[in-house]
Amino acid sequence: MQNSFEILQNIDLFNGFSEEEIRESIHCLKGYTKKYQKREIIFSKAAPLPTFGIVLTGTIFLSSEDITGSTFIFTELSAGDIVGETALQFTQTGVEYDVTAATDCEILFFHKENIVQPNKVICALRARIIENLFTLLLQKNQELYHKLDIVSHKNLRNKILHYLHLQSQKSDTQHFTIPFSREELANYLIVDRSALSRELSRMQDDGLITFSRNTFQLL
Amino acid sequence: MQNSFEILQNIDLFNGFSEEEIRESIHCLKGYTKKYQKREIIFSKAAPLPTFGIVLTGTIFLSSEDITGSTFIFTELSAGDIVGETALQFTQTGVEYDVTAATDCEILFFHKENIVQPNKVICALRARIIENLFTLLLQKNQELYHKLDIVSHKNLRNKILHYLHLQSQKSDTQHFTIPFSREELANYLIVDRSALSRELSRMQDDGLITFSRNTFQLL
DNA sequence: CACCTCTTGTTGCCTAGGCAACCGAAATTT
DNA sequence: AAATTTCGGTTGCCTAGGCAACAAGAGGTG
Repeated sequence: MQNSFEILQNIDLFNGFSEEEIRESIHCLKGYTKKYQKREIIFSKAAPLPTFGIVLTGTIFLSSEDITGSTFIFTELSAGDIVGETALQFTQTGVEYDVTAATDCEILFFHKENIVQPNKVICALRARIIENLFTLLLQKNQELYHKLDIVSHKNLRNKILHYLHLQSQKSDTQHFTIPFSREELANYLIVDRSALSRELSRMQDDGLITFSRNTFQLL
Repeated sequence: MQNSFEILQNIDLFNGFSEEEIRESIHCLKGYTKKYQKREIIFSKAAPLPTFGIVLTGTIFLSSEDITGSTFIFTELSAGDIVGETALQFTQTGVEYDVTAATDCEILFFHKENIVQPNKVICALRARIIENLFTLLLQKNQELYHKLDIVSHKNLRNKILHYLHLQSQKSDTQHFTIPFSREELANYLIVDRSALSRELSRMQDDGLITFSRNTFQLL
């Protein structure tokens, strides 16, 4: 917590909260931060935790490995995003994905009980926290719809274009950097890496895009 | 509303509410029900509404059509599920999907303003409604993760198996009925209908499943 | 019952993209 | 800066599955 109050004041969970209220909320929810190094496992299907978290810095991936051993990246989260919200459900069905650090990162974890079992200990800010969590969930929903929209295309070029357009919109410029390496992008789009490279080259030849490593430009 | 209080008392939105409280909530949120016939459009990308809804009876599809004209079914919703929750976001980004009646159905709509602009008119039950909406959103999240998990498989057989297993779990039996026709299932799994039929036949030959129309049995 | 429509299965054909293998370039380590 | 590892592009091969077209059932209707 120490010196990083600017970060906390800018995340949606504490939207509209004073510094004092943030401190109080963290205390109420038994918040603590933890740092992870790139590639470290944050939590995995095997061992669901009784906590949920907010990404403070860095990037994390939610992914899953299927029977054939190929990985699928559900989504990529960064500062302000909620992770592990499935823990907040009454009917605990276990986590469906692995969470790993895509870059070095820091996460603020909270115990869930004061959210889901309010009858025990209640803190004055709980209702406002719930409202902000509500907003975070809506964002996550939106994100998941987008993801489904992207992978719903039957052909590779449209998948790629759809993804790149969304990224371009997000960064509000034609020239942008994506948070994925080539292999990661392939796992995100559920395609083969070599097929992805091949199609990207074709798209460049066709004058649709230019790119170099993970920076792209839509033409 | 009239005579269908049993339905209302069983949906999660009104979990823990007395009959009187349900009535009050509906008034506060300006709730009204509307019936749709099979195949009717409930709302579409083109015209986002300022309302969200809860399915009371029947089944609805969230779907989207891509540039090439093929339809993709995001998910299928039934009694108690929330629809149009994207309307509850501050940053209105428009609906990303079309909503259509998969069967004759009835939906309870609410105006969103008393949820997202609480400073105007406030009603005593708002906080509890938010809490229940929160739960509904968590369920929807879970549902979307499942959907992503299903379509993440690169090969058709695994997609089908994953879907059928989830359905089997839901209905808690080996012998179950799915809410999709063959073509709808193909659009849900993002595959070609004939390829789906072919693979289902092969799976039956291989002794993995038996089926007839939309009832299946896992072996 | 005859007619029509809607749904599902089947099959031939063909191509998009999966898989494997290799190579050079970039990044990281020592 | 040499050594090593990681990453991206390329290419040949091959098959899963998309597409189109047809046929057979099922169900609905007059």
